[in-house]
Amino acid sequence: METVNIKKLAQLLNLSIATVSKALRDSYDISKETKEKVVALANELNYQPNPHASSLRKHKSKTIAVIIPEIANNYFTLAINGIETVAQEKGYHVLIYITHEDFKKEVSLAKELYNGRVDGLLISVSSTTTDYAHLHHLQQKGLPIVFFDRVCDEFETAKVTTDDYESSYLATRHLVEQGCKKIAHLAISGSLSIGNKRMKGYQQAVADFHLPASQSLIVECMNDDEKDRELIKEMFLKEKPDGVFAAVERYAMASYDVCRQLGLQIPNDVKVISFSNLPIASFLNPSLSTITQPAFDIGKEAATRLLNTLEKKNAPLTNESIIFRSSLIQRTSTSK
Amino acid sequence: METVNIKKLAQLLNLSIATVSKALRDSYDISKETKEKVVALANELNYQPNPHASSLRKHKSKTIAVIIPEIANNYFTLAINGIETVAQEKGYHVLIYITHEDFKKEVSLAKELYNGRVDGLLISVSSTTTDYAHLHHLQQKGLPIVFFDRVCDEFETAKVTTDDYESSYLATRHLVEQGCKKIAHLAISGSLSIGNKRMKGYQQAVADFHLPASQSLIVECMNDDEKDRELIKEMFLKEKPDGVFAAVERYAMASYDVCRQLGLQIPNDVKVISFSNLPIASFLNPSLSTITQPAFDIGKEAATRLLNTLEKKNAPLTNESIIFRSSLIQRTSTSK
DNA sequence: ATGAAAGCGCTAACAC
DNA sequence: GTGTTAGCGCTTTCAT
Repeated sequence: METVNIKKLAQLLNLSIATVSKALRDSYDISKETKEKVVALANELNYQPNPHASSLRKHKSKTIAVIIPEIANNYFTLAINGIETVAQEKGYHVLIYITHEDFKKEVSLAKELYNGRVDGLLISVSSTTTDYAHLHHLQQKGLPIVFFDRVCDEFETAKVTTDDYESSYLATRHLVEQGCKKIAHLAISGSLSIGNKRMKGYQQAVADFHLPASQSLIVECMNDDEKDRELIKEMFLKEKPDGVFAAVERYAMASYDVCRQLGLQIPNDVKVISFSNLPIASFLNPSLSTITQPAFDIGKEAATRLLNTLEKKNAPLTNESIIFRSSLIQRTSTSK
Repeated sequence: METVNIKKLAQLLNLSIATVSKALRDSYDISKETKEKVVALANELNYQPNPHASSLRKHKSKTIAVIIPEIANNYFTLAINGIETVAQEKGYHVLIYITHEDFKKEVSLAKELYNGRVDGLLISVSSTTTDYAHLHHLQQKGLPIVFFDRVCDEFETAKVTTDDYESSYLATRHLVEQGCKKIAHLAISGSLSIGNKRMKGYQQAVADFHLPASQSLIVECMNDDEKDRELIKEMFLKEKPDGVFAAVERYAMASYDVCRQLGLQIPNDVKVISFSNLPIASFLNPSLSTITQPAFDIGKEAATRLLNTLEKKNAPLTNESIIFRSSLIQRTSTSK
């Protein structure tokens, strides 16, 4: 693996290392001809600067980390797509880390970033995360962090989300409008920002429309398909709701499964609406009414915010919430 | 951002930099007590070694790159999951690059890896890639490459795939068994290994079962949903097939859409089977018969192969194909 | 058992 | 306009 580095270029061109370095970075005090010679040879030999050397020297890695709870999930997949698009455009590299909703993993992954491996972090926290010391520590060390989707308000930084409260309210109201009298909520961890907001939106609508507000209409789902189906089934049997609002796609699919098991017809016996970014929601049986988030744009926005502050030092991340609107798309699962 | 490095540890402990370094790496010629003191302080101060410094010094980055054509795709999503699992287990970091099926992007991304940024590469090539010079160049430079899914046979290395030919043959035969007399194939780029094999499997079955083998029963889809639907629609109108074998999930969904437009009933008017890793294929309307690949395991295997050779130098990647079996899952879309 | 010193490849003062 | 030099933080001979 004969490696071509600046030194070799300098030797071949009878120039100093410094001159070559400057020529490659298009510095003002190098003559045009020299620059051309250098660039020509660099191209010819397929020279690529060693990123570790320059990262070490400049304390910048042109790399960002993305920490997400899971990846087999349309939302995160789209968000990554947005993030990667921006990163590629601006010449950044992206490291992916998956916590699998495991707090301990999140902590140990964060530790790996204490040392300049990356210039910034995009994170959507795990559902089991309640203590944010690991992230505070990173921020204190000067690492810019942008939260997306599952944010944490106690951080002074940018947070990119959707209008979870409003959308949940609307989703619940939609079920009411379609004739539901008893609406259940399949909730995601209440310690999560989105879990909390989606719950609140649901509860407010329940209150406003004078629906039964029994605690047992609320199923706090876990991260285990089997168990979740069990819990949902129990709730169905006990409460016999005529409407279900699922906080995430997975729970909606679990409901479909449970309904099938119990011989319940959607939407006749029970109507279902869910947060979901499934591209083929319309091909489901029945097609699923969804609250769809602009996940790609969210990823793009979060990445753009982060990279902008990385590029110009004098634009530190301020404490702001960027809120995208989701859209409620009515399909058969909530038909009258 | 007061950074804690080896030098600082050494100062605080009244030891030399070298001793601290060795102590941290648990070297044999450091006394137990010294080691303990060093480790204790390192933990206390949350010391993390600077990865750029050690990468530069050791010519190893403990990082691998994953290049994939797209990410909004259940197959790749699962594969990444597998890759990430193995990487995390072995203390490797994973950089994600998406080519969006663009050859030029693939080339320029590959160039970024010429310089030691990563220790190895996992790749599934873009559908527009026909020239592999960029990858050969990397391999010549000594970078281990493992292919998965969309492989390239001309490389002397490990390739992890599924039994595409056999599965395609079986899928087509399945349609025949379900009564189809005229089967269309929605093909993915023939320059792709998988495109080629899936086509061959289809063609062999068509021949074996004496089905019409018109070229116009084969739709070579592009990478544009709109166009693909147009092409598929034309084919449907012209050929009126009673069976469709889709090489990838996206084309199956396009068929669902076209059938809906044309008022064709699946499976009565036309039966559909497809390669697909959609976790909720059974909730589609109608539920979709699929050839499902063990994508997670494929990712795991590819990563394991790569990391094994990275860990022990004397195990270079040999020219072998690791072939996983896919499973044909019959559902309503191919019912009699 | 510990330390001194060289150097990985690059950048950025600072000279000339 | 070009070259010299001193590190970035770490690993690794080689001395002691």
